[in-house]
Amino acid sequence: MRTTIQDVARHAGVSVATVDRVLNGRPMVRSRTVDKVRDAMKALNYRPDIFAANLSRKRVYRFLFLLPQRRSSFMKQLTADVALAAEHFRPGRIEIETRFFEDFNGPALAATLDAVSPADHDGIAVYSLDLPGVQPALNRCVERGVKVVTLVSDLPASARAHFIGPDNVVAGRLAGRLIGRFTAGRRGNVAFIAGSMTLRDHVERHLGCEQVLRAEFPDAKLLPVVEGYDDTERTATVTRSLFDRFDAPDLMAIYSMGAGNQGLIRVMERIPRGKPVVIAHELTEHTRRALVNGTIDALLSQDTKQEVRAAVRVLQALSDNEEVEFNMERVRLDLFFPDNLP
Amino acid sequence: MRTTIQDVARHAGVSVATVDRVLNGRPMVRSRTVDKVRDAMKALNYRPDIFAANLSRKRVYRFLFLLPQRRSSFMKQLTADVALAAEHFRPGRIEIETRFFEDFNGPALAATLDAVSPADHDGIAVYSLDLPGVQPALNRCVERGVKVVTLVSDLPASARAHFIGPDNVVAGRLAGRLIGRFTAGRRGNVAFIAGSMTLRDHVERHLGCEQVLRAEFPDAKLLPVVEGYDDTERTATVTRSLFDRFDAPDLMAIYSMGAGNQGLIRVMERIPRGKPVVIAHELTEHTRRALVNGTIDALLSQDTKQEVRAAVRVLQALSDNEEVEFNMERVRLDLFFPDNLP
DNA sequence: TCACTTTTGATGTACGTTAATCAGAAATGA
DNA sequence: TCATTTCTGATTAACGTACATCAAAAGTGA
Repeated sequence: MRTTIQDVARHAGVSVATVDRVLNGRPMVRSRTVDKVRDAMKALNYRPDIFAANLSRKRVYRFLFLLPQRRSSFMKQLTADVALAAEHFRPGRIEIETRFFEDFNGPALAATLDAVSPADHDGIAVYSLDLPGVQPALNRCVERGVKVVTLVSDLPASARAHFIGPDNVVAGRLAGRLIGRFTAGRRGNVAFIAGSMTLRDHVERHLGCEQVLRAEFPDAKLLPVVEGYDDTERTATVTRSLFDRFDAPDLMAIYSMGAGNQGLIRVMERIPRGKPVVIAHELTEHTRRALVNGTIDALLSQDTKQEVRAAVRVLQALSDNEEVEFNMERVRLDLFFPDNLP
Repeated sequence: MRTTIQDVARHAGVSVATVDRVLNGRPMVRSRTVDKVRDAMKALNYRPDIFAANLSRKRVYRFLFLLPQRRSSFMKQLTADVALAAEHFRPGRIEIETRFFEDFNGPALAATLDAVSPADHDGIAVYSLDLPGVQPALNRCVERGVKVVTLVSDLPASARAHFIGPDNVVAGRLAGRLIGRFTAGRRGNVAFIAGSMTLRDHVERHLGCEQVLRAEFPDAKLLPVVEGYDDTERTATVTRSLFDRFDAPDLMAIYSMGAGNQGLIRVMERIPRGKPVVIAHELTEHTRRALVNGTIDALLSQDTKQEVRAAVRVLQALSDNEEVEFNMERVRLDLFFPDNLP
């Protein structure tokens, strides 16, 4: 038999109503009485029964995921994983809705954020763009009482409660280390392809990679970042122009920090030989194939399933004003070689 | 308002008891009635409320973790994580106990297994040794009706329901790939240090590493495995004897497949220069320091916290004869460089 | 002392499911 | 046909907490 509120009440010499008041921090209890109850709870090692509590509370959590309308494999995967998580959490009385906004469009995202009402949603997880107008709209959300976490791409200066995503500076540093070791300290150019420098995650990856290469592999010459807008065609175009400007042996490494890798891979597969070291992000059907056939040398990847679940759990904890086990919810960064693909 | 069994009962024209019987697969219901109820559930999109169900069931899960008395940092970490998980799962009515057995002693483990009674425990998670007598004892456990999963080290031919741990062949392959790339296809010796070849996980790592090196880096000469019994002193001894037999530049890589890395590190730090590439397992305070200062080049690590939780969730699902989302419960293998330490 | 506020107690209902018990219907055998 | 057994369905009391209500007690100030 587990100890219940009844037992605590008896032990403390008060009524269950009072124990309930103390337990849920309701007012109208003398501090002496509070102490008595607290002591009794400790003495009996009382733990509230979450099943009974949840049943009685009949609370429903309504969360909203805001994602860009982007057609990259990664975005498709993320969308699918949100749907999966919705299924997974439904029995726990968590309702998850997804809404899309026009990509790379600050006002569109701001308008979407402004349309979120605490009457309909307890919290939102937003893939945020670092564009004018977004941050104020996000802060207004928080002021209205909606819990906000940023997902995948952060807006650190905003009022969002937390960022759910990998540490992208670390990811970049890791890429830098791999480029350095795989090129064995040779002299040559390193190219950077981002989706867009309005995406905080890509900016941070670039920063981390530069850090390591500058400090530990001084013979690597770092080229300016080019943008492919996470789009296959545009990424193919910028990749082609890289190979137009540099001979293959001179271009010793490429760090692809965003999506659109299908374009990169397509161009790379036509390079006859002297292929540069390529580090890219996110495991998708295309990058997987490229990793196996040697076009890509290593893949950094976030586990989007885990990421989405972490976002939900954090939003739930925020909605209850509870503490979160952030260590458990930290999003991990997987490093894939051909040998450890899942 | 969510739909309840009351609604289903009304819709199907039966009583709640009948709905409950159908829901829980109890006998004594005419198949025509079963269909009626199933149809009603589908029509109303009924989902049982897990909180109400658990409250009513008042089921308690009692699980037992069987771990070897071994003093490696990894084992300490694992033990601590089991204690943490016990805390974490307690509100969910899951009671977790830990019991230790004398290490590298088959009869001792077999005796410990034989002492497990289904009256006291619903399931066990056991770090298993591949020694005579262990497998039959484990199978007897299963026959007695105790759910069994193997943890960290498997016994695949036994009757255990599942193995909770990383894919160690994959881990070994990854190590092989890193050794190959970091030594850039040079000619030289590769040494292997295992804890013991009675540990399935170490054997499998060795297998995977050999696979890759033999197939893709033919200039690597593979030395026979030496055993350090996951012990600091004995590992130090075998490491020293490696350096006695081979000159530093000739010994181009070491793959440490077990624990006892403190001994390896201590010896390595005295090597003046020409340090071989070192790949080791498990992130502990010692291996972390060695990775940062360059003694170790890469670290393969399993997330023991996740692993223990996965074991508990799988045991719970087994106890309920439920299906498990094994994809979610697969233990991941982290690859650490100095740049991405948590 | 009285009127008033603050604190506490007693009590009951609700939450949705489980499972025991009981009543009635159907099937069976003589 | 009746008595008996076997099925099937209905009713209802838990499970432990949340929360509302009302009454009573304690404390406060004048």
